[in-house]
Amino acid sequence: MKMDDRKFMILQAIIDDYIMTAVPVGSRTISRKSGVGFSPATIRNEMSDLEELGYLAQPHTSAGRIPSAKAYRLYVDRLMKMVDLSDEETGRIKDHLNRRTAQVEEVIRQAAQALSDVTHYTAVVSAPQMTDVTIRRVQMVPVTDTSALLVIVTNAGLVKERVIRVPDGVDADQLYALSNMLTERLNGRSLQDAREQLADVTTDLGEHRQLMASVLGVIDAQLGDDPNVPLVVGGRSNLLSFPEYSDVEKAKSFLAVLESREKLAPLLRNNGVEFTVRIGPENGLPEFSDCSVVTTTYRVGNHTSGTMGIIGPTRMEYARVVSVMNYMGRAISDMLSGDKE
Amino acid sequence: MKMDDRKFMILQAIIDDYIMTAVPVGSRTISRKSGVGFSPATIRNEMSDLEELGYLAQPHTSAGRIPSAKAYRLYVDRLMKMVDLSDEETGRIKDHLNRRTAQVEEVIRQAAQALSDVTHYTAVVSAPQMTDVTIRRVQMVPVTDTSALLVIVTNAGLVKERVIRVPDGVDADQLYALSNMLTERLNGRSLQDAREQLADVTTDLGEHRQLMASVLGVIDAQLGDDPNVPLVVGGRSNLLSFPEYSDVEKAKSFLAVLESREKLAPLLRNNGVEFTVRIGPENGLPEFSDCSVVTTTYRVGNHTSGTMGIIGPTRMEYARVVSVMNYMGRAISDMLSGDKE
DNA sequence: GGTTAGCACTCGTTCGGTGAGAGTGCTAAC
DNA sequence: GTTAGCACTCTCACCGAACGAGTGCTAACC
Repeated sequence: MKMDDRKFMILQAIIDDYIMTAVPVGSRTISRKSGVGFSPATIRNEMSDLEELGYLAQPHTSAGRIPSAKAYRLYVDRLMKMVDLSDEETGRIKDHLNRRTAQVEEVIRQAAQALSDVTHYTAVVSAPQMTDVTIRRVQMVPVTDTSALLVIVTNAGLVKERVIRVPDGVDADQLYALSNMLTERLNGRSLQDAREQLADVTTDLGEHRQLMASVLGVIDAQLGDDPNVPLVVGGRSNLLSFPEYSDVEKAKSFLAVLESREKLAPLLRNNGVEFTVRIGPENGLPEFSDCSVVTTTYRVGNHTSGTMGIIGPTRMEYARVVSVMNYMGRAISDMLSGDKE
Repeated sequence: MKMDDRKFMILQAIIDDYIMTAVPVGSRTISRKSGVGFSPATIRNEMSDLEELGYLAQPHTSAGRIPSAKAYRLYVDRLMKMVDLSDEETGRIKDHLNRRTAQVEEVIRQAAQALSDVTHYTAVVSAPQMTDVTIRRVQMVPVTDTSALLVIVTNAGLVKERVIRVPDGVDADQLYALSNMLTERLNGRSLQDAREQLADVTTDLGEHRQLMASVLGVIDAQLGDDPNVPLVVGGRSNLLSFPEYSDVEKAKSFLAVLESREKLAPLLRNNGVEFTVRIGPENGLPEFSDCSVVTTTYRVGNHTSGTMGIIGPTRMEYARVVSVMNYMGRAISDMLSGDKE
């Protein structure tokens, strides 16, 4: 048996209906739709075929049918049409973003808020990764006798600050001199380069070896696909409005995942691809076996830098979500890259 | 009618039982408890009195009784006994905190995690406020042509960084010179003092007025009981384990509050008092009318600086929570104040 | 007079049964 | 190939009965 146009059409109709209602859809419902010129009986035959092909499933004998993960896959790959965002939607997004802020963290937070607000799903946004950027300046600001704030400024205008330990007896002037030395040597270099360069420098500077090791540690943390990239989550409670989460147990395990950076991070991985859509079991976590995750990347300067994702039920409005993400990806890239070098 | 010792004792027994089970407690249950030498009938008479006094309520005629908010109030004020934490509990807390980190944000996050983990309730911790501290150093690090990172270091070892706009044409050397000038003038001053001092300076420096205004803005934001103090929440999903949240609607509105900084912040206000316990309606939010919130403060250096709170059902284990908070408040104060200055 | 056993009463919960409704699969006719 | 008709299945909502937990009252007891 093979898929033909009519089967595609019926499948699409079923998915569209199920996405909106979350109720198993029966042959009569489809037959009644405008544009479908067939009786329920005919539809039933086709549905039976579609079930055999693995696109539909029946919760129980006398219920309608629901799309399988395979059906959503097909839908996303072939049937889905991009939609235009309404003015109201783009307006809502802009409302969230329009506050002038130079703080990266704040932009990320606003993005998560906007995404969850517009889609009514849950949004996760990762802070920009420092990959593919070059260093522009390194500066240490003394904090206490034994600690300093290490600030690394990159060409993309990103800033990374971290408090590091400083050995006793290194005073402010020395830190400033060291900062200048570091800036001079590392300016224009990528993090990888900087890492190697710094390893060399370290052997030169016997007395400041310990300090340089701290700096190196911070750079390393950035390089190694930093497991601590801040993740901002928005709209945690949104999914609870959907009938699939009327079961508190499910809701709880869903929320528990959102609290765990370790579990959440892999969901956002997308290898720099423009869009990823992971449907149900595809995303690995058993807790998310009836969730789908749509991710996209954003750029800072010319390089892909961070990821954002929408988490919703498998029957999510993929078309709309993809459109929203597309819009948002560009908006954030613009905000973070805007008038910086 | 007046409260007597026996009534207190019975009330305490009822509350203790209800806290553990969440099930309306009947006369027989109390009578069976060791230490209570009365028959169910006697207990019933007393319970009837306690109901008349407003300490107990009956969900329906043939159910047991549940404590009212007034009863919990009495319990917290008079009946509750501090408990000692078990080794296992202090161990769990230490596990969360023992990683050496100099990053304030990270300490706060760990604290929230530890609190929620040990109590099984939801925890909120506010980042340290910069009140009552003096400035030790001010430094601007250039980021792009039009922005710089403003770093303010205080005597308590707290660091505040924020990206500010810089007028075109101010180069790195000038920023450094200005930083030194600012440090010199503001060193040792409180934020209030600094604010005034800076207002004076601004009029002197015509050409850098705009820049100084930005600096002033950052200080102002700290002074005005900053509405943007980061709040870290831990154990969001914990409360969903309790039967009072088996209703998804309730769970949802609860979680929605946790997502709103504006609603959450007032719950943490406690005017520097050592402990606050707000029971049910006392905390103002209708969404939290069957939650209780226990807060305490922590110090950085010698000054109260931040707040942490535990949110749980009204029938929370107040005694244990207060003990945990007490322990944690000191632990965090130590971590944040430790060997600085 | 406080305490308690006994008992009738109330009310929520559980469980089996029933009927309505939705939807299917099959068959036979178009 | 399409469709009307029909028997069949399964869920869900509803109903009433049995059950049990707990109360309030009364009368007896120490």
